[in-house]
This record gives sequence, C-alpha cells and structure tokens, in this order.
Amino acid sequence: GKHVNTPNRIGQVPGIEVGDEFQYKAELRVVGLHFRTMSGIDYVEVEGVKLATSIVSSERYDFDDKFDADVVIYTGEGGNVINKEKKAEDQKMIKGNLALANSMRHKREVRVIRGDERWDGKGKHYVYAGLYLVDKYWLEKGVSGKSVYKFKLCRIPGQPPLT
Amino acid sequence: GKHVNTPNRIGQVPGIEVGDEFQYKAELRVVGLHFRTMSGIDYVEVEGVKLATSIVSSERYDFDDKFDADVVIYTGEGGNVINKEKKAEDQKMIKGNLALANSMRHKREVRVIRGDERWDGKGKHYVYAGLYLVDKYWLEKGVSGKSVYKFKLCRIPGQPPLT
DNA sequence: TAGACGTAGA
DNA sequence: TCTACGTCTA
Repeated sequence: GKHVNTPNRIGQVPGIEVGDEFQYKAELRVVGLHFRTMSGIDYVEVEGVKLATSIVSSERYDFDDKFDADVVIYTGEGGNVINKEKKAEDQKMIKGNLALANSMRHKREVRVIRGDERWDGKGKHYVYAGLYLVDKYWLEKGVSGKSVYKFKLCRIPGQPPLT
Repeated sequence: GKHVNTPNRIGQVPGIEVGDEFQYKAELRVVGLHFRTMSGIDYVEVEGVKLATSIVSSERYDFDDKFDADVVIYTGEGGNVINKEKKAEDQKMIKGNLALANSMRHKREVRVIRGDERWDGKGKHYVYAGLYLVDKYWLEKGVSGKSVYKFKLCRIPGQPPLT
C-alpha cells in the first residue's frame, strides 16, 4: 500500500501521457494529476497567488461542461447545486475559480482531465486530455437562476491528439 | 491505472498478510479485502443467504468499537447516526447486520480490518487484523437512545500476532 | 467544522 | 434514487 507523494505543481506530470485512463478519482491523486478528492479544480498558492494546476470535468449534476476538439468550456465551482438540501447560490470568485482566473492572467498551463461514464455504467472513468490555457471567463445564469462562472480553456498545440 | 478485480469471497485473500497496512479504503477494494466504498460491513449472497466477508472498523462518529487482544466488539450498521440532518433510528436486522448474524450461524470466517487515525492526522489508515468468527450479538441502546447491534468477534487461533 | 464535479450497491 | 463506519482542504 504505497502511494507516490508527488508534490503538487503546475504543468506536465512525468510519466503521464495524453490519453492515459484512470478508473477512480483517487487514482488521479496517486499519479499526481489531481490532488483534491472531491473538488473539480485543484490549485497551488505561489507567493500568495492561487494558480490552477488541474481541473476534472464530470458529467453529473448541472455541470454543463462542453468538450470540443481543442476547447473546453468548464463550469466554475461553488453554489451548492450538488447538495439538494441546500439552496443554490451565486458562485464567487474565490478558491478554485480565483485560481483559474489567475492562471489566465499569468498564462499558466492547466492540466485537463475528462470524466466520462464508465463502460459498466457504474461511476465514471477519467482520461488525461493534456495541457490547456485559460482563454477567457465570464459569468452567466445557471439552471438554478444563480450566477455561474464559465471558463474557456484552449488546448496547447503540439500535444498528441485525443483519439 | 489497472485494478485487480478479485471476485468477492469469504476467507483469506491471497497475498494479503496480517498486519498489512493501507492508506485509503479504496485500497482495500483494489487488493480484494473489502469491496464497499463506504459501508463498514461487506457481504456476499450465497444461495439466497447473505454472509459477511469483511468488516472495517472506524473510530469516527459513535461507532464505539472495542479492540482487545483477540476480541472485537463491532457496532452494526444503519440508524443514520452519521448524517446529522437525519434523525437516529433503531438499527434493523437487514443487509450487513443480517450477514454478520448469518456468518455466526454458519460459522463462516470474517476478515477484520482496523481503521485508525493516520500519523499525519489527515484521515485514517487501515490494518488487516486477520480472520475472525462471530461469537454472539445483541441489541443495546446507543448514545442516541436508539437500538444498536453489537457483534462480538473472536480471532481464529494460529494466525500471526498483531504487533 | 463544514464544504467539495466521490463511489458502489440495494 | 438513496444510503453507506469516505477523504481532503480551507
């Protein structure tokens, strides 16, 4: 029962290639791709500035992420749309959302992991899609009527294609 | 990202020895010790009879399990003491509780995994304690005032000692 | 202490 | 759909 304790950092992870697949979010942690168990946006704080390291897309709930050839529209975090016992709220420019905004400003790479339904219909599986840059973000009204952040990320050219 | 898909079954797991440690409950699944992500009691159904395969002890909540040299007093499942938004209820002789009762009747071995607080204070770690037999069980009033099952399990002699 | 894009099985 | 002895960070 040994775990690889790779320090969390921005950019490529040694030994991980585009298209690598994983069955559980816990595996993403073990290999160093994404360290937060349940959050979709992972980040580090460098000299007081939060910078995103990775995002994990999921197809559950109202997270209406869009995957195009080289573009991802990623929904920000917060607002408690998940827990049905709590009322939805406007998302705030804090934590992971702030980190993604900072990554845009500072032009830092973000690892993108795509979560899909698993073949057996139980849970999901995760595919490493490569490095992206945040191109822009905006605020829009979500299904609940509350404000939701949307982040447009563009895939950095020169990476192996996603089959 | 490969997982060992050992079929769930009763008794010893090849390659696993008393004292083996694991950092996450997800690892217990990978190695074949315990397949349920969040439940403490795992079981199979053989010819219509539920039989326990393994239990995982945890020190959280009100699960007042007792670990002695060769005896475990294990608290049954159910009653929703965990989710604070729901009221506590009497535990029922169903699912995992029923499986443990059946394992007593049929004298089937049960794997015991002990969960402890981790050295870094974050989460727990898990130690395989070996094979046990259910010796008896009873119903008592828990902290909430509701009925809680208690199972007494005795360690089968001849196994390596727990350090 | 509570929040967060978790998981599998009944 | 809901439950279940989850797990980490802020």
